[in-house]
Amino acid sequence: MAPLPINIPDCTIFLLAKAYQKAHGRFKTMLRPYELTNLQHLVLEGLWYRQGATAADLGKLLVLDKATLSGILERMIDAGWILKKRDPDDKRLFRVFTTEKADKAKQELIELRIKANEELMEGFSDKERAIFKRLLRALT
Amino acid sequence: MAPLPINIPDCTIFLLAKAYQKAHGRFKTMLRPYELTNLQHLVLEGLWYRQGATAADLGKLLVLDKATLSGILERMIDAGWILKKRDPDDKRLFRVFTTEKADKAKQELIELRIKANEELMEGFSDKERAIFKRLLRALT
DNA sequence: CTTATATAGTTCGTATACGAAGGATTTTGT
DNA sequence: ACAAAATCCTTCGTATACGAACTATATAAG
Repeated sequence: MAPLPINIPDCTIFLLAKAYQKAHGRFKTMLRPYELTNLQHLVLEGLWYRQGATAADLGKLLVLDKATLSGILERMIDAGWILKKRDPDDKRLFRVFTTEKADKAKQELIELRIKANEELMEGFSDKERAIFKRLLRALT
Repeated sequence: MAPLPINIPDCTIFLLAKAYQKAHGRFKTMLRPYELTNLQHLVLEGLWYRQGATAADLGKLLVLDKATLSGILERMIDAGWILKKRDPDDKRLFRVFTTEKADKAKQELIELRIKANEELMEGFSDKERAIFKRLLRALT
C-alpha cells in the first residue's frame, strides 16, 4: 500500500508543470527584444482576433483571471500597446483596442509565436503533434 | 503567407499553459485543507526523497529557481513543515529536513498527489497516458 | 599564501496568478 | 418603479517565477 519509493519525475502534474515552465521560458526569451511578456503577447493576439473586446471578453477568451488581466492591461497601456475606451452604452465596462505601435509589429509577433510552437515540437512527428494537442485539449 | 486567421486555441504553447493552469488549480484546491501550496507540497516530496538536501539540491531536483525556492522554504519554516540546518563542513550551505508535522501527513499527502494525477488523466487510456508522459518528458 | 574565481543563499524589482472584498452600474423580479 | 441580484472592474493580500546584484564562504591558481 505504501506508495514509496517516491518518484517525482514520474508525476504527470510535475511533468506538465515543467514542460510549461520550459516552453514559457523559451518564448519569454524570444519576446525579450520586443519588451513584451508572454501574457502581453497573448492579449495582443486576442485583440487582433476580437478588436474592441472588453476585459471580461478577454478573460474568457484567454482563460485569464480578471484580477490578473487588470494589471496586465494597465502595463500594456503604459507601454503604448493598447487603449481602453469606456463603452457609452454600459459604463461598467470598457473596450480594448490595439494601438498603431502594436499593429506595426503584428506580422512579426504572430510569426514569432508560430516559430516558438515549431521549435517546441521540432522533435515530434506530425502524428505525435496531433496526439499531443488532442490530449492537452482534453485536459482543458 | 499571412498567418491569419489567428487561431489561439490551436497554439500548442497556449494549450500547454492552460492544461497546466487547470491541473495546477485542481491540485491547489485539493491541498487547501492542508494549508499547503503546490510548490510546498512538491518540496516535501523532494525532501522525503532526499532528506537533508541543500536548497541548491532541491532546486536541481525540482527544477526551481533558487530565488523562488528561497521564499518557499522561508514560508515552510514559518509554518513548521521543515527545518534548515547549517552544514558544519561548508558554511555557505544549509541542509533542509522535514519536521514531524510533515512526516505525520506523509502518506496522506503522497496519496493525494497520486489521486490528483489519477483524476487529471481519468479520461485517458493506459496507452494515451504513456504517450502523454513520454511527450511531456521530451519537452523538458 | 593571497588574489581570482566559483558556489550557496538572500534580496530586490517586475510580472504573473487568483481568491476575496469593494465600488459603480445595469438588469431582474415583483 | 425599486430593492435585490448580477456584472464589470479595481484593489488587496499572498504566493509564485526569475533575472540581477550582493554577501559570505570555499576553492583554485600562481
